[in-house]
Amino acid sequence: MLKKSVRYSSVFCFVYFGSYLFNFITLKPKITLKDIARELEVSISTVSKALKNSEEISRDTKEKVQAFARLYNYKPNNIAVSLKNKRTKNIGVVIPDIVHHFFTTVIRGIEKYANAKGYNVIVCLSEESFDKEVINMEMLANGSIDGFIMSLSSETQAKGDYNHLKEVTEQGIPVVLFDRITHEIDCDKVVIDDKLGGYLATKKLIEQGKQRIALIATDDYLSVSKARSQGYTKALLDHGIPVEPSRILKLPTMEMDEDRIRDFFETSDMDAVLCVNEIFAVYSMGLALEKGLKIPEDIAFIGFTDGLLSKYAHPSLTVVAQHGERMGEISAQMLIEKVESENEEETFQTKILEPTLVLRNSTIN
Amino acid sequence: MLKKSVRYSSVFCFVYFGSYLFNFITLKPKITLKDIARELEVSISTVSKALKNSEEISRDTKEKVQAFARLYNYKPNNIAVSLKNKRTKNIGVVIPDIVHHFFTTVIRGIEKYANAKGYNVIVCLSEESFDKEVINMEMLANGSIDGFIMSLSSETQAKGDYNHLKEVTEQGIPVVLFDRITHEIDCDKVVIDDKLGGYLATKKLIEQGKQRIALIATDDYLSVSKARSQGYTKALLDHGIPVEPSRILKLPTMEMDEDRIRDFFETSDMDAVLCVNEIFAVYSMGLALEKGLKIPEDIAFIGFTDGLLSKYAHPSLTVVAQHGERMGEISAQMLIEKVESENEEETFQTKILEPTLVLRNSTIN
DNA sequence: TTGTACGCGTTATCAC
DNA sequence: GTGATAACGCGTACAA
Repeated sequence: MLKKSVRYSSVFCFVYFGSYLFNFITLKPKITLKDIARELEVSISTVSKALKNSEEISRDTKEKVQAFARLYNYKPNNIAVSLKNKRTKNIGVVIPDIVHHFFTTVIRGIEKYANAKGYNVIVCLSEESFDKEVINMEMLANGSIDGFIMSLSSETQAKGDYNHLKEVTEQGIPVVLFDRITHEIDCDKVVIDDKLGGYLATKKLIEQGKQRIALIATDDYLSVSKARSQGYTKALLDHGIPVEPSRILKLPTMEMDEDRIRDFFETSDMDAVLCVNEIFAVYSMGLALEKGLKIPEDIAFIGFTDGLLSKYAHPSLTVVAQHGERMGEISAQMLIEKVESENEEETFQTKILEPTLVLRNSTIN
Repeated sequence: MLKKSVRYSSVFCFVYFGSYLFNFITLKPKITLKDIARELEVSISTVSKALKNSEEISRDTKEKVQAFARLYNYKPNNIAVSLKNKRTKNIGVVIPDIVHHFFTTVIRGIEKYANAKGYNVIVCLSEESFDKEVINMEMLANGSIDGFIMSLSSETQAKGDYNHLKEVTEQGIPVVLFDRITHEIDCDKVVIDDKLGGYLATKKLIEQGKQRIALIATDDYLSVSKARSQGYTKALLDHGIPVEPSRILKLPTMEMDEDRIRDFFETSDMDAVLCVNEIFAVYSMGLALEKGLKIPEDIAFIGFTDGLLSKYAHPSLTVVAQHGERMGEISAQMLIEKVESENEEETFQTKILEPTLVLRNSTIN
């Protein structure tokens, strides 16, 4: 798109400036070490050292070089530096979806921490597809990133095929899994205690006098949904309430299926509902309102994910907060630590965050 | 983190395989052209050509090389290729925020198109800060990306300082601005017709018999809010309704300010409200419901952004859809076209998308 | 048909 | 103090 064929005149700075300014159509190409060296009639290595304030270089040359560099706004080329250092300062983030509030907050957390450490974040969406997940990882694994932070696609979890992860870790690329994880891969992991979350929520409902508590979840291959369901079951049993299969709806994915939820409400009998995400919950509340039920007196609701929807829904929704941003920060921290650690000792940790119940108006206060 | 000091044995494939497999602790480092060349005792360029199926290379060598490469899963190093081609196949996306649904959908659109074209997306958040925007751009501009897609931070728009954009474009790096744009920079732009959006929404309310239509917007430095406000004003005037300043609330930013909105509702008299985003609108609906008003009979609502909130709120919210995903796709398309075009002719276009009114229950149907 | 040499931009080592 | 040289991994024009 541009070439840099103009010979710089080499008398004074403002003359250089001139030659650059009028370099064809005011195009100011990036300047390199070589350019500086040529203009100042010194060697490339001298320039390199001068810019690093090396003791080897005379005060005089250093000043000259640095002034010139500043004038032309010299910045080292990231790509060249990466090639040299074998460090890209990029983190690859592969997630199933970006429109879900939870993932969005995680990205924000990752971004925040990574940026502070001088890393960039490359985001790839698997869109719940195994193949896309694999392709994205392969693209990035060939030198583009120093490590991965990822949450598995539902298809991957359903399939149980983690070879792409295995390959990457075997190449020595650090990986941090969050939220939707697998125990079949040795790497750092960050999750919230989903089972506990399900337990706390269910317990809360029981304590409020609810006895016929329904559950809207997804099929068990989704690790998080499974854990939440287990918490639900445990809470019921702990309180001597039998688990009634007709009160449990398991949808194939986290995608909204209005018809099936509507059906479920027609046919099932309940005085409270626990949902594995906020969308199911808020939609369900709508159905309850349509039927003329009072929330939370006639029927109470709790969802997962403390998003905008929960906060601004009517009534506002009590939820199990997943602390996505914190999760992102921790993931980034764990990853960067691994990336920057020199030692080979492979010790992996799994960080489990405590879920928090955020009480709002869909439950009795 | 790993070294590749093992000398490969060079008898047969499965022997190579063996040496790799047991290379220290099952670490399989990435293989390079040089490695293949050494093992097969040919030159690097031969390997390079063979892998590209060059006609120059004998069928025999090609097969040998390709087999070996496949066996060890050779993939060219992205960084090296980037350095050579001066093309990174990365797109830098700089946006103010990622938790807003609109930006999220734009990213998805960008990702979709970019990925299909073999590009990765590096996401940076300015978090509405001018400084962060500048820093992020500088980080990426030093070779990390082929071009930028961005939406300006509110601080940048307030300041009116676009030198960081100017620098980048002057270096010949293509830029596409979307949504929050400035006309002071020559580059491609994608927006929706926000003025028209505001107009259509207001007109709709008027047609439904509303006369005291309020507006909740932000200060005018935010380009989109300003345009929406203009549409609102024009619609009122076109229908002979005077613009009543006491019915207009301008908040400093898009951030939620519950107190000020609540105040506004206490003191102002209205039978409909147009809001520049969905959060303001849904929150306002809550206030109206609290006051015992009926929606949409007593008071109707329209917001901007067709997100989850609008869809699942109660009542569901009529909105001006911004078609974020489409916007992202178009932005990516325009950018990639510029990146890949060889010609120097600098012609820039501004694509204006039509907003769409999505009718729901917060207005009369 | 294969190999040599050079360049992309940077850094580090070593020689002068 | 300064500079030449090699190296990171790849690609290609040019020799052989």
